[in-house]
Amino acid sequence: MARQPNHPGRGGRTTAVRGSRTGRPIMVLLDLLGRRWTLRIVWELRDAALTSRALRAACNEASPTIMQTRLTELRDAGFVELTEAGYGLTPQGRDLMQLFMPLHHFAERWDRARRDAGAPDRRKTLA
Amino acid sequence: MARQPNHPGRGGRTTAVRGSRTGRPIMVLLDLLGRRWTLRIVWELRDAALTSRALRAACNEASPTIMQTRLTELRDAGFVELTEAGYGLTPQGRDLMQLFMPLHHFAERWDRARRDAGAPDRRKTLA
DNA sequence: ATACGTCGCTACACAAAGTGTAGCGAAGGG
DNA sequence: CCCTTCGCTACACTTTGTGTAGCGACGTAT
Repeated sequence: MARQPNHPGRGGRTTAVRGSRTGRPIMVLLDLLGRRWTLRIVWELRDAALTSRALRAACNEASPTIMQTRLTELRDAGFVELTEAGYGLTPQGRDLMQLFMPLHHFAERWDRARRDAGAPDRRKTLA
Repeated sequence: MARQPNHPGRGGRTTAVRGSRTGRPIMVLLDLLGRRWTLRIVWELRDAALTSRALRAACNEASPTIMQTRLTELRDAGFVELTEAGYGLTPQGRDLMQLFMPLHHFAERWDRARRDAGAPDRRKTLA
């Protein structure tokens, strides 16, 4: 692991905010986390560092292009770092992950509710 | 409020999973929440129902096309409903929101850390 | 009743984001 | 030296999101 990367020098702040242009931290965060694969990546790193390729495999073989983009964003955000062991969560990344842990149980409950509610026909009738 | 919608009958399950094809609830959820504007919409509805137009305004005037798409997905998922008062969170949506509340404080802390770390030059040197 | 204003929602041409395949240079191991 | 794996990039293609306009269905007031 830990080969030197070959991109010589960029380090430019690329992570503008896109969706929410207010700059309020919560909006920036919601925007960052609301990009494709971001939540998933953090999730997959929850209890071990992974090599870029292993991570990609864990994420249904998502495009290396987008994986790399997301990883760069997450690194810039300070949630992920590249170490000898591969990509892993920073302490701050682990803090974030803590917040998302309950989501697992929630997802199970949600799925059950969803299943026996069975396509509740969302169309508004209201009458 | 509460005009009858004009789409006569669809109600088809549109919300396939896209990113993660495993079908595991957590993956489905992460995928759903990882679509553009989804987290933001839930966030903006956190303490009051909003009309579609007000919600759109709250979300930086995002495209009505995508707002409608996301709202349909969120309705199908059982997190959002359309009531007399406009779009609001369902009980299940509020449950989800509960999990995201700490994110607010986290975002503030994160922003501070981020600010005085100041673009830590993510490029791997490791040596 | 007819002219507003707003509701939820749709159409459509354009731009941006993500996909998939191939492959790079750099390191390690035989 | 060859072979493998690493992190990462190029590029043509598809999908997703944007921006503007506008629909029909109400309410409300003129």
